[in-house]
Amino acid sequence: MVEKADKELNDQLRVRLQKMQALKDDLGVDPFGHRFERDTYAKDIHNFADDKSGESLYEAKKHVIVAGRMMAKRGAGKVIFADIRDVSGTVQIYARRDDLGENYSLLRRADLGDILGFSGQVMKTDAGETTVLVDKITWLSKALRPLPDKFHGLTDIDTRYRKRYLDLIANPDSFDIFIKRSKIVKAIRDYMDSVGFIEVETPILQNSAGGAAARPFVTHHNALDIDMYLRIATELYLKRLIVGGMERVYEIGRIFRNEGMDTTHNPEFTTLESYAAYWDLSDVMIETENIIRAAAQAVNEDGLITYKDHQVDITKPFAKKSMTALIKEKTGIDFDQKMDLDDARQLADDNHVKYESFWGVGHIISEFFDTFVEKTLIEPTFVYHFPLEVSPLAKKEDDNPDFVQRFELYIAGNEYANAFTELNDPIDQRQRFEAQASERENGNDEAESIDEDYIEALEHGMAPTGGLGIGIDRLVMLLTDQASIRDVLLFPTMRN
RNA sequence: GGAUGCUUAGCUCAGCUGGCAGAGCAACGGACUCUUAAUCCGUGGGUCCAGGGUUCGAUCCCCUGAGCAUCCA
Repeated sequence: MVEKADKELNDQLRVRLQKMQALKDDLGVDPFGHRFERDTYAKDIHNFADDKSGESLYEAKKHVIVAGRMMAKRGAGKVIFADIRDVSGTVQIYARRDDLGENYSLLRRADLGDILGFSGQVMKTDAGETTVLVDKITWLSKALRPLPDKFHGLTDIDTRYRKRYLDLIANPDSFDIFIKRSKIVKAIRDYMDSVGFIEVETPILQNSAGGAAARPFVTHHNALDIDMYLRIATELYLKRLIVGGMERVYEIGRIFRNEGMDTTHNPEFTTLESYAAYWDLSDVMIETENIIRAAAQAVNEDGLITYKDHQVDITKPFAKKSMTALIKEKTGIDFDQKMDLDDARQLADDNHVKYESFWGVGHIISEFFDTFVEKTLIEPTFVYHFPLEVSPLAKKEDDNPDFVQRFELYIAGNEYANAFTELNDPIDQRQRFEAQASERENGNDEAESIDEDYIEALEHGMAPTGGLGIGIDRLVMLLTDQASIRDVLLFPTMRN
């Protein structure tokens, strides 16, 4: 940008480049400044002064050093008022030429967007606003490009995603979402640590991508001359660690799925997965409720969640319902009765549920749930009793080998968690993988591949284990009432 | 993958039936020692997303493409 020919620069850039040069030439000031020691944030000044009178502030003689980006500037004669924004908020400063002498010209020359440091005494203006009466100005950094509209902010959604830094400068609401995201993740981490889980990191680059039904991104390792895959889940490596005796492990990490993008899907997103030895599904339900509540409490103390048109009280115990019972409730169809594939396909046809050629009865049950039940589950609900066919890594139910010990958590019509009593029988696991392989041959390109190394790990013995996966991005959407995953990702995936 | 819509100054947006490209903020020059969407006077700023077509003439109509959004698969 800066090296472009002068005629290619717009008037605003040209003027600011000239001002930058003038700072150096006229005042000997480095436009891009140096280390600056602050002793106060904007918010601290408000906390200290907002409820105090002008007289008491005058007597308090509270001296502060603040720094930040100049967001507004008023008056330019012998006094200037400016709004200075730092990470905590905004505070007004008041500079008088009579007080500052030569130093005053730094603020005279400053444009909106420039970064400056100020020291001075906290006071109240006649209008009652907490203000720093400046005794020294320090130049910190020049902005060569202008800020977005100071009143409307930055609304162009494309620019907000591509140039997130501008969104963060111009839109405090957006800034706040990412602060909340950070608090949510920290709350989850604190909870996991407090109940004895070990946080680990497992490979993102893998020789085969397993642990979920999804297409992977493929890449190439040049030195080894082999194709590798970006992980689609953290599951299989975490369970290897259970075999290794770590007993309680979790990973909060980025995973990658090569599929469509919409308001709830980004090609890279973040999951929490946790595994605990000697647990089953009932323990994981308790764990899940605790995680969701801890996350909610980090941003919303009363536990009342508003999402889109729904209001949900997350402090009440979550409901527990069987998938087939829910389908029966909505459609009258009882999938717990023994039926063959032709019966299931007939029911699907009768109810306008579409199915793929490689689907068995279990897939069709799952599709009935997605079509008729999912969106109706507003209050937090654990849905359990999943078909075996769609759950190749979960342990069978003791009394019904067509179903597995698995649940998903639904809130406000969306899925937030997926959990199993883990399949720890290597012989059964091999059969499941083989069933997946034959699905793949029949056209399901999202089916699992056989992971021999993982089976070998199970052959060494994995304790009975309860496992959990939570989509962090969607959870943040829920807790910050955002409709698009892109609004909770700092840098969402964009086309060039 | 399909349908629909959007793309105009740094930002937010107007632009009628096809006839010289507009406003507010921002910027520039000036005034202003308690302003706060500061105010007042004056000034400059455009690849109308890109390419093609129709037309005497296209920001506007048509076609193709790009990016984005929403809905659907």
